[in-house]
Amino acid sequence: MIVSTKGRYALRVMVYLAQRCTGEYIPLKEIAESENISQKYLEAIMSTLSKAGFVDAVHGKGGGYRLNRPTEEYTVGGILKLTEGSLATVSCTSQGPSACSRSTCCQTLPMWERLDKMIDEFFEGITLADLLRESEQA
Amino acid sequence: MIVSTKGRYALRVMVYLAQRCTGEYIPLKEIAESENISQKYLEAIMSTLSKAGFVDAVHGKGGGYRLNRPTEEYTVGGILKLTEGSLATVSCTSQGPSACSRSTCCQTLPMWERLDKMIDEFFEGITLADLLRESEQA
DNA sequence: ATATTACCCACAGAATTACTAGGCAAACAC
DNA sequence: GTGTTTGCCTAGTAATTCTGTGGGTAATAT
Repeated sequence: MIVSTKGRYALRVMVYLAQRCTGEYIPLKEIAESENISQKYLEAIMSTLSKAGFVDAVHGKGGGYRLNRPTEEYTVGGILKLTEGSLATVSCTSQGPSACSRSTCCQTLPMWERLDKMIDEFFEGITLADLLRESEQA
Repeated sequence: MIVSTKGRYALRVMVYLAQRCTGEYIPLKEIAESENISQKYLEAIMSTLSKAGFVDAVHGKGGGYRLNRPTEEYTVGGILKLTEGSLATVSCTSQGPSACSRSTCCQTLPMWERLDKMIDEFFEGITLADLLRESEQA
């Protein structure tokens, strides 16, 4: 498992916000109910997205969250790296380049690095706009 | 993290066995000490590899483990899928195709499936022989 | 018989995941 | 102002997974 609920929920919320992007703010309660996600759990995720400037947040009645850029400018990689912390496939590569003592002679390290790079490019190559398009086709 | 120590240790052990593939059996104790892996922990991993027929095992003095096929016939994917159980990147895809109730309308599911496929092909495309070659170059 | 090996079962501490509880702070309606 | 609606913050917690450990049994060679 490389992506936990945190990252998947974040992605679903961003898609949700993208779909009803009328300029209005959408309260967390509505998102949580529509997407069937624990309200309290979602709070922490939204807080992360908000602090990183991925969404605008407004308090009080009529408040909530909304996107602040066009959907093409959000990459799946950006959202996942923010909420998951890292997308490293093995602990060897997650703590900087040469955290492991075997790194200089490890026969498998180059493979993990190639994998990490491939996954990173995969996620960076997909935007929210792409995800929306995908659902229209169906 | 998609690959835990279990899978990484298994891979390192297989590389180790491949490198001193003289036909002789190599005892677990030697592997564990050389690779600096807990002997007891490695037992369980070797047992998995042995039961799946990836290695031959022989009891008693002069016994131990050895590969039973040419190194080109072992894929990294095979070794990892055996020891890790699954390489699914999200829980959505790990429990069969449509375990998630949202699967029919999920906008992100196709992406996860593409990712899983990409990773599977990556690992299936690398053999033990490839890993050995990689270390010779360095 | 003894030493050397693999094999098997159960347990355990640490870390991570997925939430939950409860209160505080800001914005708006009146 | 008061009250309601919203987001924000800190802490705790049950369940699960990870990374082992301990203790014994079975097979093989000398």
